[in-house]
Amino acid sequence: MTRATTIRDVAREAGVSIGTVSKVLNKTGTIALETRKRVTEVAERLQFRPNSLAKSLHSGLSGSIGLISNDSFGRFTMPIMEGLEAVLAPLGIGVFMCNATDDPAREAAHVEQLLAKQIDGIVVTARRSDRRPAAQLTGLGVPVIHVFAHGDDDGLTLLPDDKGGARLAVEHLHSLGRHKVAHITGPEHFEAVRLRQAGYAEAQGDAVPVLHGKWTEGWGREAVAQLYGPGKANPDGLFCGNDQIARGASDALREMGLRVPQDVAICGFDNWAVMAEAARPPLTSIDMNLAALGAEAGRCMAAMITGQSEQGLRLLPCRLVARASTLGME
Amino acid sequence: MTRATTIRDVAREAGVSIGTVSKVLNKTGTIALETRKRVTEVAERLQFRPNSLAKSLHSGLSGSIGLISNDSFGRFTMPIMEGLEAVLAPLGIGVFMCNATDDPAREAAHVEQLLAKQIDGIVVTARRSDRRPAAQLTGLGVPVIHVFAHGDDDGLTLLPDDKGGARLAVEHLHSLGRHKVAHITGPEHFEAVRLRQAGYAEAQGDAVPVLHGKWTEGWGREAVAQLYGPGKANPDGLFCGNDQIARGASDALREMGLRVPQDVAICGFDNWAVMAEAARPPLTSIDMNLAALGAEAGRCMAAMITGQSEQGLRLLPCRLVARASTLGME
DNA sequence: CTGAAAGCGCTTACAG
DNA sequence: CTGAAAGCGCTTACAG
Repeated sequence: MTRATTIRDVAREAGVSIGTVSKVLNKTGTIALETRKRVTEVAERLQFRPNSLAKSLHSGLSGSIGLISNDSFGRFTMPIMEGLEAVLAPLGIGVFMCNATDDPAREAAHVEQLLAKQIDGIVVTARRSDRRPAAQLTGLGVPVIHVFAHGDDDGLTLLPDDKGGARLAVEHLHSLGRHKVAHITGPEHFEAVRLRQAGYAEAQGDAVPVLHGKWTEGWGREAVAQLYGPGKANPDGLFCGNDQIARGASDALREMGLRVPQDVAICGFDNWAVMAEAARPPLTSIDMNLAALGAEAGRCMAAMITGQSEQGLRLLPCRLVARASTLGME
Repeated sequence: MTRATTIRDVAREAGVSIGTVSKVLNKTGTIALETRKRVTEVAERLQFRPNSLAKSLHSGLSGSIGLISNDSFGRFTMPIMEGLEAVLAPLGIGVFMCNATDDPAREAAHVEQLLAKQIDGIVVTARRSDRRPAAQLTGLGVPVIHVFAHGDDDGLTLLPDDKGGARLAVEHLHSLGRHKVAHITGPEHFEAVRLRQAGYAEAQGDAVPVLHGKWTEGWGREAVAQLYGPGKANPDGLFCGNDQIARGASDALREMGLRVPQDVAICGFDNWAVMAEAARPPLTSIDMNLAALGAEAGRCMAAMITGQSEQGLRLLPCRLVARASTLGME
């Protein structure tokens, strides 16, 4: 493991000062064409890779940010991370991954470490069930963006438009002639549940039941048992709070002899591909566009690093992905 | 956003030289108790956070590594990342996340960027279907570890023991009195498929069929249609190449009127909780211990950074997680 | 026990 | 057009 080539090596080899090498490589100042050529050639030949740490000492920017996840890099953090990284990598900005798991002490330790590493900003992600932010991330001296999680009021928060997504689902069902649409969803203490329910209510009205339970297939099956049968509500459409519930509901309906979507059309939420596509029939679902959310976070972060100030709450639209559970083609 | 406190500020405020502050904070050299106290107090009061970038310029270590994922931070990378981070964070080592998506050009760009950021090592993760490594990661001057993916021969490679895991599954089924165990698995061009099949064959022999197909529930259902019925193999046990296949198989059996596990006991692979637990009945499955794999990668990386040399291929054991699809209690 | 100085690898006014 | 020098925020022999 030999010492890496430094700007000194290049300067010596090219017979110029390190200042000149710096100017050539950064295309600053005025340099004779001949010198420029020679230095460039030498730098290339020596495989010179400028030490970005040394650069940071001047610029005050490290070219890296921290991403603090609260769901152990779970299913929701993944696409956000992907979108974030896709935008930031081409800009030369690295992303430190930190897992806080909703533990304030761990989060604080991570923040300390990130600040010591001179990160230029922090993105916090993964939804908690209630609105209270896990830790005070204010006055850190670096921009903070919350994605898929509520932040402090003076930072920037990026959220999917849960309510709008729910409206999308119900309107889709309505457009297919299903007007008695029930809502089977998760625990009420989730803000997302309340928002989706609100969107549902806006489009559907309050006449049809809303059933709260767990986020599981089992709950989906159970809820169907409560909704269908002689003398029961027997809705012709179901809007489910997530794809697992939707899948459970779909299975239970099939086993009761009801056809999806002919007898009951179903729309889920999350568009969790592996779940939605494996269901029989494949599930129509609402996609929160989390990768787009992450990408937007990346763009905002880049802007904030260069001094632009952004704050407040921004809602990004959801998107309906239609499959056989509403359309019927399989 | 005021300028961060530097070692100069602390020195001035405490009335000592910056060298003395450095010694106090790093507990090096000999310092008068009184001075030590005063400096410590001032540093605390001023919330002095040493710039780790400046430190790195001396130590030659940046305290950060890169993690290059090839599955867009997918389901397999997550637990590896979690284990890796859990070991490295307490050591003050940050992890840069990079998504290469099996694109050599993207991977090369990431490597360039990581080297510029002076990372102390690289972990490459996520399995490709065949053995060929995606890019030459050799002679970079920093330690490289491949996890859940084959690496070059001169680096360190950490893999789950697929073959041993398969043996575990078949032996478990045998111990429950199922001696006619079939194997339904994924595409043969996956090395993992070949290894699991080899483990299966060792324990089961070659008398019972092996069916190759997709990694999907649909394939699991299809395979069951091929295996069960009058004049067919009708095995009393199934070892499936992943949990989705196992789930599909289980559904198909139930719909044929066969009981799981009374008539057919089923063991999956991956122990993908959300899939295994939602199946009816919940699936017994083989867990590759990916978080442990990631943690081991973290420990090895820490050792390699301090100069220890590790290389070769290391296999980590899988673990059987028994659920109702073999045990029958629900 | 403490400080001045050189140095880590760069950038950037400032002379010439 | 180019170089010498100061400086980014630290550490570490070396004097005293």
